[in-house]
This record gives sequence, structure tokens and C-alpha cells, in this order.
Amino acid sequence: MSNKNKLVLIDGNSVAYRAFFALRSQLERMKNKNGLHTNALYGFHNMIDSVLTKEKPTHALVAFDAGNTTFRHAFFDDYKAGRSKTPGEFSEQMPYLRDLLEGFGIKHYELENFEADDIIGTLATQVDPAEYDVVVISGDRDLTQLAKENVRVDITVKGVSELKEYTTESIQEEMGISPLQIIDMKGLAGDASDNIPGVTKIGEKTALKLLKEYGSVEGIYENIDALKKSKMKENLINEKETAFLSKKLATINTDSPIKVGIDDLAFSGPDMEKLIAFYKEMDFNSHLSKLDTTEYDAEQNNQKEEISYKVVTEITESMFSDDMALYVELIGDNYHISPIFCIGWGNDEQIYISEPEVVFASEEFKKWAKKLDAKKQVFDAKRTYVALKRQQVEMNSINFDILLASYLLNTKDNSKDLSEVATEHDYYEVSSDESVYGKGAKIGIPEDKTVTYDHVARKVKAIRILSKQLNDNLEKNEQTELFNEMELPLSIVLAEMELTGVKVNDKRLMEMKEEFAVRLKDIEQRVYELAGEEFNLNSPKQLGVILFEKMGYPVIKKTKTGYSTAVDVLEQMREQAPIVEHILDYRQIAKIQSTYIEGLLKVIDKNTGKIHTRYMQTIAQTGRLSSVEPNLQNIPIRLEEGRKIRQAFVPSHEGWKIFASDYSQIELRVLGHVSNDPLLKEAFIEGQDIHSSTAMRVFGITSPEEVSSEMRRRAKAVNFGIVYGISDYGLSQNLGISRKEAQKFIDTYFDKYPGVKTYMEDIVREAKDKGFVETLFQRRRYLPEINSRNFNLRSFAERTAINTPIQGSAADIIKIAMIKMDKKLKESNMKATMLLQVHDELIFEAPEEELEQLEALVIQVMEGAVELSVPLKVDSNSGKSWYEAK
DNA sequence: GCCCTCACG
DNA sequence: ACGTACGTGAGGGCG
Repeated sequence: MSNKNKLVLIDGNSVAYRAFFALRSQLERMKNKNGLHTNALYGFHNMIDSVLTKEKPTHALVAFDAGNTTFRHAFFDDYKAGRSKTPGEFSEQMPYLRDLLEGFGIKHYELENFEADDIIGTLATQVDPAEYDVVVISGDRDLTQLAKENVRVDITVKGVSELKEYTTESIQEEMGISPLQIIDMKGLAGDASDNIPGVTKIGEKTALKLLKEYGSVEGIYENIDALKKSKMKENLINEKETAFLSKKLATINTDSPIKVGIDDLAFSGPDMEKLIAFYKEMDFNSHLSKLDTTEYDAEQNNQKEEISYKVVTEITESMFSDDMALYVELIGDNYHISPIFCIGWGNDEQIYISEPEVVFASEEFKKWAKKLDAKKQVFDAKRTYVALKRQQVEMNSINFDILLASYLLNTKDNSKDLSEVATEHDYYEVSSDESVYGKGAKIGIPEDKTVTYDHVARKVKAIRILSKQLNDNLEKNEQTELFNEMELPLSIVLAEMELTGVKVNDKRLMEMKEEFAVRLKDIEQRVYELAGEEFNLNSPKQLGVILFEKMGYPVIKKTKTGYSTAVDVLEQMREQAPIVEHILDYRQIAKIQSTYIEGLLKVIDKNTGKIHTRYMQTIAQTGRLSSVEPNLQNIPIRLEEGRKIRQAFVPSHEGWKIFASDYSQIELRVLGHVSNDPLLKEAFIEGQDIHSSTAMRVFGITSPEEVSSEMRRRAKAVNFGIVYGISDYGLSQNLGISRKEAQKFIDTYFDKYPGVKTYMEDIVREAKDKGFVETLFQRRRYLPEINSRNFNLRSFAERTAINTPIQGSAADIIKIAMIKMDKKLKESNMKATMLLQVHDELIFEAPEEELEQLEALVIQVMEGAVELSVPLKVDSNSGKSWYEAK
């Protein structure tokens, strides 16, 4: 073993590029949770890892190219011009290479106007050969010119971890020339990859032959007359200048003005903290698990830090302060009915855990919960608020909600399990609910109460820690206002709406159930007769066999698993297959029966006769709400049969009415605003029928009377398509026309509405650059697949980039309206109550005599919720039931 | 637990 | 060439 120092010099750009292409097949698989591709980083990492193990360097440096213009470009315009454009999936990884190197504890360096190999060449040449052995690593064989007695050059062969070693001897042996003569060889033969021209018709073989005889480019030209007459000789003479230029281009600079010295390059091993952080950010879990770190072990083996808390059976005022986290543990998702079984609260000094009987008997607790000056941080404000209110505990001043904040930061980080959300934000001290309470049939509270207490205490602590962290992140994203002024207040408004519930006439539903049961039996019989046998009409599989095998109708569409029997397919069979009419009838009624009549009857609260849906505030990726158990946002309306379901939704007081207000064309208005398209805006400002207006433009008509209903129908479909991120295929499917015709509609549309076209191009570009899109109120949606090479994934992401700001801004607007509406109703002491939200409409119940006032208020608040460059418009209706509020 | 179908905006 | 319109939730069948 020599006691010489060892310096490893790595050509960063070249190796990273090699790594990228070596793992190109893994490109789409290797992404971190934010959608960043990681294949080059991964390959680079592995290369460094194996080099460190093998070489055990005392000094190391990774050199990078700086910018595009090097001194080589200064005298040769086309230098490297032939290179294909660097893929975006590669460039996006480069900045993170620095993080990786800092984790490894390896210096990196770049120098304006010089390439990595110049930095490497300079260092390799300048170190004292008596003191340093040097290993150069690159994917570029040019660097073999640097080989000498104390310098070995390793070039990647396959992938990045397999290297071929070049020494003076091995080069001599393999090529018959010295390392320095490689420059001469490039001068003659050129290098296609760097666009170094070389001399016409001279390749590597010829070049070597010439060099063996004459030693160098200079030597050849000194003896040029000695060459026998040939085409080659002619080329050499004609391209003398090119030959010397090429040689110059291929020569690595060994005297670059670098500002690092060997002493700066001392290598003393990785910075574990940084390396772990890097692994986590990149989701390099296999590397993480190889590391023996306490933090990682804690995460992996569930060996968490000790946590201290006090279990209390008596509650005193001293247990509360004005800035605390609170966690209410329920079993089950439905907080309207789930029992509370443990409560924890605390600050950074002390955490308290108690049982519900103790807590709800405590006036001190209620006083604190209600106290305006006492700020509370929670996980899921609405859930907490409702659960406590059911126990007559009023909550005020929730100032942070981990779940809501996490969802705003990244709509995907929205797990109902606190531990999962915490993990997303690098906090690992909470176990999953599943690991504590079990799942499925085995769900339950652990025998040992301390297990629950411990779990809840950890949640309280996590809320404290994450509140600060997530608040900072919101700040960075400029989402503080979205959080404080929109989502957090809305959660309380929604809580009250849920608690209020909506009255349902169960008698009416039961009547309908009887009626439909008879009809279903009837239709069933008819289908069986036509089919010639009985089968399960609810099974698409069995139905497919009957229609397409037994009865032999032609197959129109297939699904992954068999024949499609969806409506659009059945509708196409109508003419030739009388049976499908009955099947369609059956489907329609069976849906109403099972989902709506039976489904709704199941969830009516027996005590109040009301339905209490839950609005999910952190599910939809666009910022919309969703509604569950039951979903009150998809009650039938389009077909009369189903619409009758709405007759069962009635006011909760005698003499009251249902009042409904909906935004007219809110998404197209938002589009008008964000696209700033003159014609689209004009249509709204002038109060035109938007679909007719579009029809006039697209069909080139000048007067509204000439717009036929068919034209309007088509224009409407185009308008929808625009909002969805139109494609010729989608539009053709929707309108039942050819793709060509659909494309023509789209072209004409963009011709008439150039602002819309520009908006779409701009938003997609922005999404590709930033990786996310935003609504008018900074709601953010990441689109990791926007740069995918997979056509489907990329196209989907592009349509989403177009749609999300529109759908999401509309969601923002109605959320603002809801908060304002709630406030106004309270301020004006009206009895009217907001009951439901269905994306672009709000449903209230109100005493008959308040209706007029309510309508005025709704118009004022909803239309004035935000100021856009186009007006917002609201239509309102009222009636004895939701059905009649149309 | 996944697939298909279908209800809504 | 690729094969989809955007966003949801629920019920029934089936393995």
C-alpha cells in the first residue's frame, strides 16, 4: 500500500448524462413524490458510491461545465452544435446533483467559460506526481489524453458503474499511440459528438496509421510531400486549417484559471444528515434503508422517541393556555355518529390526555374551547368542531389545521391519517392509526389504554411541531391568505351546514320505492322473455354474454375485462335490438332505487329526520368540495324520473321554502377572465347566451335568430370541451362526429377566440416550467406527469393544466361566497340557513317571508364575491321542495 | 379490493 | 402512432 494521496476527479456533466441514458428505460418509474425524475441522480449516486469504495480517495472533486459558451465557441461557432437538445427530464435533475455531492461531502466546481474537462485537466496536470495518484472519471473518451504516469482515466462503458481504465500503457497497447497523440487523432478524425470536423474521409483507423508514422498533426504536415498521391493527401492539404482547428478544439486545457487548490479538495466522508435528507427528498428508499441511522431506524422500526404526557381525571384551569394543540380521537370516519374515546391537548411544555366523560363534564375545558383569545391547532378542523359540538362544546379560534394546510401545499398530501401527513412532512414520531387500532373487521380500541394515550399524545405533539413548519411553507407559497381567509373559515361554515342537515321526507321516498319495485319487476320480466332466459341484469358480465354471444349482436366497444354495456353502447344498438330499450329503462330505475331511494333512506338520522352529509374539503384535486355518506352533490336532475327524488328534500320548518341559487356559466366566465379574450368577455359583458354566441362565431352567423338548436348544441359541447382541455377525439366522441370535423370546430374556435388559445398554450408552458398550476387564489396543483414521455400521461396532465385553474378558480369563488353569505346571514339576524353546496349552486331553507330579502342578499354576495373582468351572474328559484326550486 | 356503470357539476 | 374529454361518490358484481 502506498501512502500517496489519491485525488479523484469526476466529469460531472458527462457522467450524469451517461447515467441518464443508461437508466432511460426507468425514466418514468424513477420519480420522487413531486414528480422529479431521478434516474440520472440515482445512476450518478451509484457511480460515486462504488468509486468511493474502490478508490478510497483522500481528495475529490466533481467538475461541471459552466454555461454554454466556452472558449472553444469563441473560435468555433459550431462547437457541439450537432448535439441534440438536452432533455428537460435531464436538466431538471442537475441542480439536485449539488445536493447529492454535498451529502457525499465531495466538492464541486465550475468555471465560467470552461468545460469540466479543462478543470480536470488543469488539476490532474498541476498536482505533484510524487504526492498524488489521480483518477479521472468521465463518460467522454477525450479525457484519456490526460493519462500519464500518475494519472489514470476511467471511462464509463456500460451504464455508469462499469468503468474501463486507461493508463499510458493500456492506451499504447490498444491504440499504439501515447495519450497526448489522442488529440492529434481527434484533429484528423474529428468527433461527431462534439461536432469537431476533422479531415474529410479520415477516420480513427487512418488517423492512427498516420500518427504511428509521423507522430503528430504537425509531423504529418511537415512530411506532407512524402505522402504518395491520393485522395487522402488531397483532403489533408485542402483541410489543413480544419485539422489544426480540430486539434485545438480537442485539446483539453491544462492551465485554466481555476480558483480551487488541492487543499480545498480534501475528502473526509459523507455528511450523513444531508445525505439522508437527499435520499428522502428523492425517495431513494433502498439507499435509506441501507444506512444505519438512528432517525431512520426510528421511522422504520417504529422505535419512536419517548413522549411525556399527563393522563388527567380531573381538569383544572391551569391545564390550559392561549396557544395549544387539540386532538379528539374518534373511531370511524363519520364524525357525526362516531363516539369520542380519547382527547389530548397541549403545548410545547406539557401534553394532557383524558377521557371524554372527564372532559365533557369540565366547565374549564368548555371555557377554553370557547375562548376567543385561546388559539387552537388541530388536525381536521371540521371533524374536531363537529365532534365537540355534538357534546355541546363550542369551539372558537382554531388557528391552524394540519390537514387543510397540507392539502393546500400539495393536494396529494391529504391523508385522513395524521401519521401519513406527518411523514410527508418528514416527521416520523406518530404511528399510523391502522397500526394502533387495526383495520377492517378487526378495528377496535387497544386493551391497554396507555397505547391509545401514547398515540394521541404523539398526535398532539405532531400538530404543535407541524403547525409551525407548514405555516412557513404556506408563507413561501404565498398561500397564507388562501388558508386563513378561505379554507379555515370555510371549514367552520361547512361544519355548521353539516350539523344543520337537510330534512328529508322519508314517506315520499318509501312511496317511490314501492312504485319503482313494481316497475323493476315488470321490466325484468320483459327482458327475460326477450333474452329467453333469466340472468342477473345487474351484472354487466352476464348481460354482455346474453347480448353479444347468445343474441349475437355486434360488439361495439370492449372494456378491459369484456364487452362494454355502457349507455352510449346500448343506445347505438337501440334500432336493431329491442331488448336494450328495456335494459336502459331497468338501469335507470335500478340506479334511482338502489343509490338514491334505498341509499338515502339508510342515512336519514332517526332522531331528526334529516340527512347530514359530510363535505370533504381536502379530496378534490381542483379545490372543489366533495360530499359523502351520502353524496348530496349528485342527486338526479337531468331525467324527470330521477329528478322526483328532489321532492323528498324539504324545509325543516312549517311555512319555510327551499331556495336555490346557481352561478350561470361560472367556469366560462372564469375562462373569459383568465384568458382576457375580447370576444368571450364581450359575450358576458353584453349578457348574451354564451352557447348561442359561440355558435354564431363558430358557424359564421351574424344574427342570433339564425342559430339553430343543433348549432347551439354543438357550440355548447365545444365550450365544455374548451374548459376540459379540448381534444379532437373527445369532442368527436361527445358530438358523434368525425375527428376531422371536430378538429375543424376547434380550429375555428381558436381562430375566433385567440385569447383562449394563448391562455391554453401559456398555462401548459407554465405547468411544464414550474411543475404546477395555480388558481386565481393561489390554490396549487402539481402535475408531475406534464413532462412525461408517455403520450397519454403527458396529454392528460396538459388537459389538467388547462382545466384546473378554471374549475379551481370557480371553486375558490363559491367558497368565498359561502363565507360571506354565512357572515351576512348572521349579521342580519335572518332565519335563512345555508344547507348545501353543489359546486356552482347554494341551497338554503328560509321562511317564506324572508325569500325576497334572501334573494337580494344572495345576488349581492354571490355576484360580488370577487371582482373579475367579466360579470358574475346568479339565478335563483324557490319552492316547497328542492324539486320545485328549479 | 377492483371493475363497471352511472348520478351530479 | 399513441387512445381521453375535467372533477367527484356509490352500488353491485366478481374473484
